[in-house]
Amino acid sequence: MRDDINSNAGARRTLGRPREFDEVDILQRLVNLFWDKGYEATSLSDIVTTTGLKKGSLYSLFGGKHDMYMKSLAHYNREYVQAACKGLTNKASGLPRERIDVFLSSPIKSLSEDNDQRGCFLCNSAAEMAKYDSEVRQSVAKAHDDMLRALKAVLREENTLLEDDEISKRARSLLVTYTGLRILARTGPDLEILRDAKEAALEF
Amino acid sequence: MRDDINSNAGARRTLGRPREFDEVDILQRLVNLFWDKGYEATSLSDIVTTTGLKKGSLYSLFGGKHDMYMKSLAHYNREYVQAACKGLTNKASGLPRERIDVFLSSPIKSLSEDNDQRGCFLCNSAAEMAKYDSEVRQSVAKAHDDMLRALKAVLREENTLLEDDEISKRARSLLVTYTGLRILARTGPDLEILRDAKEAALEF
DNA sequence: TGTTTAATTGACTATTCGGTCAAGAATTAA
DNA sequence: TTAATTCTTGACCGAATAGTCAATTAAACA
Repeated sequence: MRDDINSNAGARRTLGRPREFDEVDILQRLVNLFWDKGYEATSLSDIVTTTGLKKGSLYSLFGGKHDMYMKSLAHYNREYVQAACKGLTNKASGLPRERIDVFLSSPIKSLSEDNDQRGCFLCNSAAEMAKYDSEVRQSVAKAHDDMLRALKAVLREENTLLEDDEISKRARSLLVTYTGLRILARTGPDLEILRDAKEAALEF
Repeated sequence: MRDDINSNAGARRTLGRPREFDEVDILQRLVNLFWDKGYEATSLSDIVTTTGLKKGSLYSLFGGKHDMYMKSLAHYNREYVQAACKGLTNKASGLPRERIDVFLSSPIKSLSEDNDQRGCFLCNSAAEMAKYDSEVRQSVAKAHDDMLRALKAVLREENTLLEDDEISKRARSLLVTYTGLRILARTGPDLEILRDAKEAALEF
């Protein structure tokens, strides 16, 4: 397995035949696949089809299906989860309360605007894999930590008088609500259910 | 041979060789399997092992793996979801607020007292199956309807002055929180996260 | 006593699964 | 040019998958 997936793709720096694909593009396709269908329901032949790579290339790149999944999850956390955290903590994005609203609205927005019923790869991974896969469990726990940290920061920014315990409690509550919204999104629910739940979660 | 639950209590009611198993017992074992591991990760050989039945018996009884899953989900909804709904609406179980507390505490109780990290079969099914399986989607929607109805009833009982819209909003919010708690339970989280989220959800 | 109906069983099947590997192709370095 | 290195490809593998079926067994019925 190679370890230079994120290496600079500028001038040739390596010996041998050059790759005919962009590693990040392949990783993004893997993310989309696992995000959509989960681990077990995604077969190697699905992966071969949607990446356009042959098994040999895939295995020399990643090592195996499970490695493909773990690297996809890591990529998702790097790209999507970190973006959500930055959206929460970036003061240029609006008032604290508005940023929390955007955060909780993202599950609804994906569903209503993009007709995207995939939910959240992290939440799906928690549901399908975390119980029996300690690597996934660790990755999920780390992402949850990051999200809680961002949520605490924005909640603190909104109210400097609250006790730490209260800040922490509200952050945890928002994480649970976010997860519930993302999971329910996969059932193609009445959008009003999600909108109401979001509104209620913002009443604190 | 196994103990035969069918063999007592007077004359037989059906022709032919009698079953050597209790259908409800088999169904319960299937529920426990799918609840724990989900649909895709549960193999027929898993099912053969934990039910003690051979494939022929299973297929003549259920029709196929997917039918086994659907009947398990229906059984879960009948037994567990209905019990939760009754716990919410049964006035003998305590004050309305207490019953809602019990409802939201059940994910935490399972985890802390029984070390049960399975979450909720309904929630797991929503996460894994609902997006691409319309039968599952329908079954999940029906169960959610039942839960929302029960939640609205107990919320109305608690506060007869609220508008219907507000009642509905709070019910939906509680369903989302419940789902989030049950999914996070599968990650083996810090229990305090779930306890805090539950407490926050009860502050209305 | 058949006969009839239903349950059990294990052998069987075709397909798909994740995974491996050797040979060829494309590049750089000497 | 040649050698070294890396990437690509398709054939191949054993194991596991869901599912089928006919022979056998066990009961009720006439």
